[in-house]
Amino acid sequence: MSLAEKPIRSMREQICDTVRAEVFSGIMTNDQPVREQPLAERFGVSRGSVRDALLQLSQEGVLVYRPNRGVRVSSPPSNAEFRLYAKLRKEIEGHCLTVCMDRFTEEDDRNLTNLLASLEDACRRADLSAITETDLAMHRYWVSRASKELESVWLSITVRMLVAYTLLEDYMQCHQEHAAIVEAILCRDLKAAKRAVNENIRYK
Amino acid sequence: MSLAEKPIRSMREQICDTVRAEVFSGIMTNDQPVREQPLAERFGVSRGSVRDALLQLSQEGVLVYRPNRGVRVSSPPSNAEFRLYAKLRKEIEGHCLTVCMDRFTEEDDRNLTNLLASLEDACRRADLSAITETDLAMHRYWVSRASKELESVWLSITVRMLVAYTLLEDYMQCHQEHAAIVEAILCRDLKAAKRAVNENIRYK
DNA sequence: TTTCGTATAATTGTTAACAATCTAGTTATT
DNA sequence: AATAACTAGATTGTTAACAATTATACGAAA
Repeated sequence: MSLAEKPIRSMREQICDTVRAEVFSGIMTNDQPVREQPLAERFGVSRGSVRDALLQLSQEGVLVYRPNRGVRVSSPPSNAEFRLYAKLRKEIEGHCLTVCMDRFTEEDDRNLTNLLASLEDACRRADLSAITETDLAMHRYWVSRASKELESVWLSITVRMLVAYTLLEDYMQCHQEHAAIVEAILCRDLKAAKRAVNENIRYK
Repeated sequence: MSLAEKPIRSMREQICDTVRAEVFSGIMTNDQPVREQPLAERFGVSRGSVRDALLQLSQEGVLVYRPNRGVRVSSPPSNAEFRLYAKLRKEIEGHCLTVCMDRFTEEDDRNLTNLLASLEDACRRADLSAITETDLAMHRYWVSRASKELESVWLSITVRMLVAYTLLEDYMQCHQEHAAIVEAILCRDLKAAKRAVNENIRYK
C-alpha cells in the first residue's frame, strides 16, 4: 500500500474542480462572465477563496481573466491551435506512458479498470458531463503517475481542447478507445498503449 | 500605430515578474522556502497580493506549492523531461512563427531589433540575470504576438527549462543565435527562422 | 434622435485582523 | 537515553470591510 496522499482537497481545489466540470459540461457558456460573489455564496465561503480558484482556472486556460473586469469562460481554440494542442498532448502522454509502464503495479491496474468502468457507465447514460470528467481523469492518471510537474502543463493544454468538446455520434466509441488503452497497459505493451492513445487524441 | 494595450501591470504581475527573475538569476535557490510576509513588506503591499502572485508562479512551475506549508523554488527537471520540454517548445514556437510571419510589421522589426540590442548588451556585461530575462522576452515576443492563449502554455513549459539555466562558456554565442533568428525574421524567411529557433532551443 | 457627461450601482482589488495549521523546542515518562 | 506529549512561535488559510475601478442608467445639450 502506498503512503496515502492527503485525500482532503483544499477549498480552492474543490471550487476549481466544480467550475471546471461545469464549463466542460456547458452549464457555463462562452463569453459569459463568472462572478465572484454568487460563487462565494454557493460554496459558503468568502470571495477570497473563490478568487484564488478563478485565478488558477485562468492560468489553466479554462477561464480568461481581464484586470478589473473579472473572468469569463474561454473561447474554443482555432483549428490550427487545436491541432497543435493535440500534437503536444501526444508527445506528453507518450512520454508519460514510457515512464509509467515500468512502475505500474496491480493497484494501478485496478484503478484504471475502475475508471474504465465509470467511463462505460457514463457512456451508456450518455452523460456528457460524466464522460468528460472520467475521460479527463483517465488520461490524468498516467500523466500524474509519471510526473507531478508535467501534470499541470498537460492539464493546461488539455482543458483548452476540452472547451471545444464536441460529442461523438456514437458515445460508446469513446469507451472502446479507452478500453483499448487500458488493455494495452494491463499487458504492459508500451507500443500498443501509445498507439491507442494517439488514436484517441484525434483532430477535430 | 496599434491601439495601446494598458501598459500598467497589476501588482500581482509585478511581483510575479520580479520573483520569477530572481529565481532564474539564482538569488532564490532550490528548495528554499519563499515566505509571504517578507515579500509583502518588500513590495509594500499586503500578504493577499503576494499570495496571488505566489499561487500563479506555482501554477507556472517556477515555484512548488504545498498546502499549509507555503511555496519553495522548483527543482530542475530530469534530463528526459528537459528534452521533452525542448521538443514541445520547438513545436509551439515553430507554430507561432508561422502565424506571426505574415502579420509582422516594421514596428515589430524595431521591437525585436531593440530586444536583440539589449541581449547583446547583457551578454557583453555577462549579466546572467539580464541575459535570462531578455532571452525570455524575445521568445515571448513572437509567441505572444501569435496567440495570447498559447503564451501561458508556452511560459509554463519554458520556465521549467530555465530553472535549470546553465550558462554557456561563451556568452556571446547566446547573442549570435538570437541575431540569426531576428535576421531571418527581418527577411520574412520562415524556414530560416524556424531553423534558427530550433538551433537555439537545444538539449542540455 | 443622438451624443456626451454625470451620477449611481455593481464588481473587482486590497487590506488587516483572526482562525487553523504546521514547526521546533521543552518537558515528562518509560 | 529515547520517545512521546505538550507548549509557544511562526506561517499559512479565511474572512469581512473598505478602496478603486468598471458598467449602467439617466438626463442635458446639440
